[in-house]
Amino acid sequence: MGKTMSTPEALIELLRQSGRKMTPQRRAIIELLVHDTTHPTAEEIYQRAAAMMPDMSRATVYNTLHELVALGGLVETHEFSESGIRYDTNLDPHHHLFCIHCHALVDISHDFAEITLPPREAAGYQIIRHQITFYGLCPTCQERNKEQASPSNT
Amino acid sequence: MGKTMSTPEALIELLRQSGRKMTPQRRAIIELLVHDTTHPTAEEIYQRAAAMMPDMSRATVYNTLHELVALGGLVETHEFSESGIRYDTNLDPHHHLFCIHCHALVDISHDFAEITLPPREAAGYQIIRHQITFYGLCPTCQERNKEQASPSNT
DNA sequence: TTTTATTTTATAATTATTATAAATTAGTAA
DNA sequence: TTACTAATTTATAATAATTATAAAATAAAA
Repeated sequence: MGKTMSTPEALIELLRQSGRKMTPQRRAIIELLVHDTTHPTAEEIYQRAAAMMPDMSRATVYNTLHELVALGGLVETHEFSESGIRYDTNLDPHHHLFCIHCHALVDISHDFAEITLPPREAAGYQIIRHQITFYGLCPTCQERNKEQASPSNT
Repeated sequence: MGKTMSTPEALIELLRQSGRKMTPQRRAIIELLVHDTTHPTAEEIYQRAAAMMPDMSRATVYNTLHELVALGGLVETHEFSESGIRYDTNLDPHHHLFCIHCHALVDISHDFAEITLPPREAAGYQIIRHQITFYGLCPTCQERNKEQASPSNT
């Protein structure tokens, strides 16, 4: 029920325990990841990291992200409406709110009533978890829609 | 509540009404889309179309899919766990069941109890719809998991 | 039919991601 | 501290998915 955000320490510990070395690059990527709630893409993480460490390379960003995801549990990926693969360090079971216009993505930690898939619908699948995505317009995009009133635009 | 699958006729009509021409290529892509419940990717649609019309080009498949999606309502896209962009002609509001191992995707038309996002969680968003995704293992992948018992595999 | 704008095709360009191999470095132990 | 070694990083090339371009083909209307 409480917020269980990944801390930099937890992620660093995860890497250590799997016998990996700690590097300034990995530390920077982890810091960025944990403090960014916008669910950035790999490219966005690379841009922000490169701004601070000029010779950071894309390969390092991709490698580190893959390792963190593969090590399990602490970082996961999401992908909505062709907005690219996005990284998330929110460990709480949580849901999403996605702006169909600007692709902003917000975490929803609200605890909804239990949802169970009736066995006859489950097609023999073993269900592990579920996730609700709300689609809508963020405040900014609602404004923009009002301004260009005519609904018959391309 | 009833099943509202897109028919080829509805999609053809949609193109006609927007002033587009009907071509054998478009007709073939539409037929494939409507009769395929596996939520194929653009590449899969291209492969199947090319098997019947040898000089079908990828550009035509991409163009046609984009048009159908842009014309609204009748075709939509989904994307889960880096399995690529997948096309869907199921018009019913519906949910999904996704195999985390083989990426099979099944539609769930079950009507769940109403889910509403409390305003204080909605961050000013205007909610348009929501979609539940169940993650699990399909029957085939459950079997495969049992066989290779040891859980410490790469 | 003829006409014309749309569509298709083939191809090139772009973008995102992955692979490779040489240079660098973290962690360990002398 | 210094030296050692395997892991990591970097730069670059390769691959895959998608988009752009422009010439050739064609559907729909006259």
